[in-house]
Amino acid sequence: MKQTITIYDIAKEANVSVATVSRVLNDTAPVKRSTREIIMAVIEKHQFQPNALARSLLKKETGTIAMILPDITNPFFPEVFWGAENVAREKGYTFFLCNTAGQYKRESEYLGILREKRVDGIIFLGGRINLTQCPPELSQEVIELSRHVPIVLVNGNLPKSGLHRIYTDEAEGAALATQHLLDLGHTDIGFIGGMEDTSTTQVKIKAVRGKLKEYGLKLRNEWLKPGEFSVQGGRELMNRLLEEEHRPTAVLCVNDFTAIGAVKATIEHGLRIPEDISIVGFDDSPLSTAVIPELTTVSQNTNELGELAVDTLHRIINGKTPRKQIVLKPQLIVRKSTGQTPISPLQISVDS
Amino acid sequence: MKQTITIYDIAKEANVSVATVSRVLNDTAPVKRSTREIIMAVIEKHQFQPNALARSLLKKETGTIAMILPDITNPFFPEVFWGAENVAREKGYTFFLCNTAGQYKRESEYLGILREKRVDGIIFLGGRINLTQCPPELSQEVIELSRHVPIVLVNGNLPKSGLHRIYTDEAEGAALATQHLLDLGHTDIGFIGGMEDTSTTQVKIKAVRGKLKEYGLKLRNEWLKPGEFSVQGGRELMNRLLEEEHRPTAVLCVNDFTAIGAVKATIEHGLRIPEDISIVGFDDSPLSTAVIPELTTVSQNTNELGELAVDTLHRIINGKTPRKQIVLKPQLIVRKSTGQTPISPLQISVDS
DNA sequence: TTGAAAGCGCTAACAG
DNA sequence: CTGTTAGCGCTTTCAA
Repeated sequence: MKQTITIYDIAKEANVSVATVSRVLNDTAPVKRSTREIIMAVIEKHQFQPNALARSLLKKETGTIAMILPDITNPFFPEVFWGAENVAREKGYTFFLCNTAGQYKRESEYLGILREKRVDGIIFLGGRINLTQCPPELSQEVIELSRHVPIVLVNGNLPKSGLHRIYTDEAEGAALATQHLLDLGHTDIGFIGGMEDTSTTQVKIKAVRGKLKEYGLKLRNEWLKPGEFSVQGGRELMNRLLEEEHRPTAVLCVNDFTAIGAVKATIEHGLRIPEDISIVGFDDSPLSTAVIPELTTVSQNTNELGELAVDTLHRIINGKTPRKQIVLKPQLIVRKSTGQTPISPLQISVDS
Repeated sequence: MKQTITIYDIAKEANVSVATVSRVLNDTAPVKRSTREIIMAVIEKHQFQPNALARSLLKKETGTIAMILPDITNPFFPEVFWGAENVAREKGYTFFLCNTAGQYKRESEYLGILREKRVDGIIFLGGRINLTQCPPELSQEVIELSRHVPIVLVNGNLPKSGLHRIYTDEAEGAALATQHLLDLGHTDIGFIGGMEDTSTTQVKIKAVRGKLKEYGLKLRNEWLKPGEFSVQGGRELMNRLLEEEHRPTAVLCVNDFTAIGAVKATIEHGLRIPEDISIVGFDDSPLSTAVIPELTTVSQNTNELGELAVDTLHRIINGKTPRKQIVLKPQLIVRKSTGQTPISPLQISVDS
């Protein structure tokens, strides 16, 4: 690698002091036009790029923020990242991306590294902030760090942490979806997918229960099958659901991945969607229009989650006091995977 | 934010010099056990984390690498990132992720920023390195930068740049896929998707042509429809293809996105897959098993691309001389979207 | 084993 | 308008 040149080299060649070079570099004080031009020429000639490390060391800001997330391979996260990156770039930040594969140990490692690297802020998604019961040490670690660097939690929480949060009202989303099925005449409704110790799963289940209760219905135990968030998971869960003696006429899924798995299982069972069974996803990821039938799902405004997270971070960094919590309203997106109630299999068996 | 504490504070409190603190921090020289313990205690007490900026400034290495890519939302890239990140972490690097939305200007901006931030290496995917004709200024910019920081190109090239490259043999992949269709008895084969000025598209088209030629066949112009890389693009292209007077019995797609679009269009036309039309994707992204029917596709070993890229970078950084080019062999993954030739629509119309 | 001191490359008073 | 100089927080000789 070529030896890198410094502000001193430029100063010497332009016959000025480093201060003056710094001034033209940052446009931080008036410089005589002629000397400025000389300096610019020298800079241009050598393709000089100031060393951001040196500057950051002094300024105590790095123009760098980080996103910690569990699985960049899950399409939900790239969408959030996309939104975040767009506004970050506008504001002059570059992004560290920290993929934790859902391991808390990796989260901790990254937390340490990011602190050392003096990032200006951290956006945290998934993992420990999504647990219904986050172990105190894990929680404490984040809270402690937040005393040194601004942190915002996206779609998650750390009880009593007082950290800034941006999240979708998932309860409302689940309620919306349930209402939709109810409106279509469904009364036999199931729920599948999602790890059980995860708040995103529990919140949805609770909301579904609540909505059903309004109608004097309940979520039967055999029709409640948490598990994972993956396509394969959804498929297996749905298979098990379809092998129950009585089947629901509609099922809500914890996310689009699971819903797609459910669609596959349903079709493999020779059933039609939505004629025999209605299926609802969650997230409105790009996948939801990639399958046949296109998924009825709940939109999370994923990009916006990212945008708002960066925006909030930016405000904190600049000493403002943005809202502690921003909650986004989800939206029901009705597509082709839901329809009117068929004659309930339950009824059939009752009748016969 | 709490005031951050430095190595001086530690030194003072432990009654030693900063040099000694540095020594225990880096285990870079023997330190008497007792003093080490005192120092460790003070460090622990204050949760002290050394400032990586200061260290990097001195050491001329940041433990940071960057990945520049066009669209993190396209599932191919997260897969590469996943592989890359895994080995990067092992080797102690953290990742900047630079999403360029396919804009060359953003690529240039990032190139500048990364140089300023003194990343230890850069992995470049898509965008300008994927053009059949990369404008010299764009190419030059990368080559110039590569004199200051190691760069490896993944699935792309910059003619005469002599840069390190890791890539899949896409020609072979396309040939494999074509052979597969030929073996199933197809002779009427089309190709859709991919921007025309893009090497990934041209390479595949050329390979398909070559393979067909071996069999005395040719790729008809009406059946060659480049365009975009998206689901929607694939759908429109396929629609147009299906409205041709004569239809192919099989179509190759530039990637899985396009293939999924093609599947949708086909089904919307009331045709069955693979009974009426066979469809082949490319990439073997997670999507390919999410659709019905599951896609026959060409696997690119996406994770491995990322792993090898980091590995290569790491070697360069450490003064070794890794291979200039590593080419990965693609693999045909036969699933449900391809089957025996139907009675060719062409034949029908000829017969009748 | 330990400390003193000289930077790494840049910015920001403070003088002039 | 411009130059001098003192750091930012750390590592690394060189001496002791």
